Amino acid sequence: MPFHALVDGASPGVQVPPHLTRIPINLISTSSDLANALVKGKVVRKGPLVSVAPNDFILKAVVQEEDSQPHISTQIPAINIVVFGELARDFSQCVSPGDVVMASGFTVSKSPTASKDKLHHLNLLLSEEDANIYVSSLKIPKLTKAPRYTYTPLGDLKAGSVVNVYGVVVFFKQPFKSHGTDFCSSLKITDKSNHNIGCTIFCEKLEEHPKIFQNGDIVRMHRVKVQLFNNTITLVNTFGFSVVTFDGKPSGSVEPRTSSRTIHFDEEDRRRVEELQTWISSQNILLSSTSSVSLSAVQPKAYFDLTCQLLAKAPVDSTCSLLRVWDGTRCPNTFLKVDVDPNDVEGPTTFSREKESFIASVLVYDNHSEFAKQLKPGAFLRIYNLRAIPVTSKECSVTGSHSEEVEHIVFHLHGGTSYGRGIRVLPENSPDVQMLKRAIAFLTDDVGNCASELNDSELLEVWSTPPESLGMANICRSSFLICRLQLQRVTLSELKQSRPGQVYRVRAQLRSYEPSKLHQALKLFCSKCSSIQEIPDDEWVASIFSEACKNSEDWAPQRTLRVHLSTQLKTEGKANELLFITGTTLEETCRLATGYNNIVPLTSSKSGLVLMDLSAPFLFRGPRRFYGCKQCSEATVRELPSRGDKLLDEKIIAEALGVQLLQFVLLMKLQLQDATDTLDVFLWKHAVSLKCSTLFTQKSHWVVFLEMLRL
DNA sequence: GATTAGGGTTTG
Repeated sequence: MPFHALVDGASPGVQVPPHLTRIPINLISTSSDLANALVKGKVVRKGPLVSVAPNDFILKAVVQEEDSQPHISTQIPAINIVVFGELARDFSQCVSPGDVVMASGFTVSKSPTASKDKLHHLNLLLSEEDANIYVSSLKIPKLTKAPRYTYTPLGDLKAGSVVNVYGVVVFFKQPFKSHGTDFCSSLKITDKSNHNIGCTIFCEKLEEHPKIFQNGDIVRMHRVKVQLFNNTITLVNTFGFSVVTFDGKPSGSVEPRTSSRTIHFDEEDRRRVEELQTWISSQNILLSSTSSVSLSAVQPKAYFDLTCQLLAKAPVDSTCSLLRVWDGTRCPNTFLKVDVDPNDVEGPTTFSREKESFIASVLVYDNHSEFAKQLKPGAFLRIYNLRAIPVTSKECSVTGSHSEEVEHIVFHLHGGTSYGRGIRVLPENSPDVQMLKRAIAFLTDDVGNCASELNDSELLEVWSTPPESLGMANICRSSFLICRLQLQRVTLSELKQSRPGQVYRVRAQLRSYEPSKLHQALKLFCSKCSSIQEIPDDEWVASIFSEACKNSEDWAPQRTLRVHLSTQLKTEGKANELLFITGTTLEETCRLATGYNNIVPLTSSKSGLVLMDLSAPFLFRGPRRFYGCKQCSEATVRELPSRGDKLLDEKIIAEALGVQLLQFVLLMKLQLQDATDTLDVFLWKHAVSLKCSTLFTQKSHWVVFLEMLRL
């Protein structure tokens, strides 16, 4: 267990091993002996837990030497730490800013952010295999001494009691100012008992309110009073109230959303949250609100929730503000141009034409216009219960000869809080923001790199980077282009839901690929039995050659190299075109192959000359080697048929020898992503020749444009 | 240890 919680600096059964020696942060260097080094410091910054794969995480934090004497500079030594794997998850759950941690078993790497953050020029890397983290946490004593909470199922609530509950949000309003002293949150929750219970939360401070981002979120409340109102059970917060929320979608990690530093959260809580997540996914739960859609899917007149980034904002009048937002997708409708005073605009006043085509105009009214005053451009928002309003206006034609009706669209967020109308700033680490950032990064890559909007014909140009430049000859490009233009382009999410057997186009970003070295992608493929095998390495082939020599019938006290010529070729005066040799090593065969066109290594047996084990190449030509399929070949050494003037190639030789020739194919695994999903893709065989040219000619943020068959 | 609100049939 690489993660240890120490209470008051020590814990029963857990001790910082005595052989560890503390190293001051400013003395950490690449030449330090880190094997027994212990770093101690206060966590001054803790980044979000980033999930890189199921049960694999990365977390960054900054640790500052707490008790160091200020030396030459007044700067207190601090260093970035990067924690990997489940250790990162444990760290995320148990360590809060302000906690003192000790770490051992780390390695160091150059900090790419040193010039920016002015911290140590190295990062500490802590992997779960080697590193240990010890934390003396302020909250752990509380956590261990805290009473066990009991939670009342929503079907068992009795008026007058004070209870703790877990529930799944089916309706919510953002906190709004009440007529009293507090903000008020209104929500409705449900659980397995299928009761829908209304809850009213009054808190003076916004941060004490439940952080609900969408229906389906899970909420845990401590100390709520059960009341009857209109003969209906409701819950209201009471003294000592606390609330914490969780994403309702299982993501591998359970991250409590709270601003409280002293939250009780243990394995039992994790189990409850996961159980509810499973329940939600099995329920098609009645999430009675508007649905979350991207700009590209907005329907005129419809109500919807929008997750977006704020680019600019401006007041329109005393009750209305304009928000310019985007989400990385393009709305099919053109947005109404809302006139505002450029001096009142916060953020850019204009955008390039391409960028503008991705930006939506949102008019927010009354209380939302007030709320918008505190928003900063760059913030990630979810706007609830927006309405897409079509606006018909008359515009003069280009020639000015007549005016024509043009339909635009503008989004309205009506005043009030009915239907949960409101705006919420989403934290950077929320999965939806991560997704949004990906979509926007993908877009800006296009818009930024290509100077003009990247249309299909330009993409095709990228796509059809001459394969000749990669040494790939004779590939007919035009046929590819024609087919592709007729294919339907879909998102990865749509592709995953589509019917098998269809061919689609997708455009996505390459997230990763395997193998990392192209030559490792090269495999041998048998078109007869469809088997794929690795290309044997030289050591293995050399051992086949030496075995063949030893077992050879004419193995005398010493090895004898013999050359056998084809009688047929001799009569044609082309004896040197094909040499059969016995008694050579791999190295000698390779050397001979540089001087002769075709070399076939043989070994002699009782029945005469035979081909070597087909694990080794059966034919050498210059630097190239050809292999046969062990299963499908019936190899015998035979005379070549007469060919006239036809050039001797590997196919003719293989056929003559009864060898099923193996083809070289590339096999690669790609992980693609777009704004909607990720997808593992296997590229192989002929498809590779073109597609790889695209992959390897785009230096960064590769855009992959594939046709693929949904299998 | 009071008060607030108690979803909702949706202006611009």
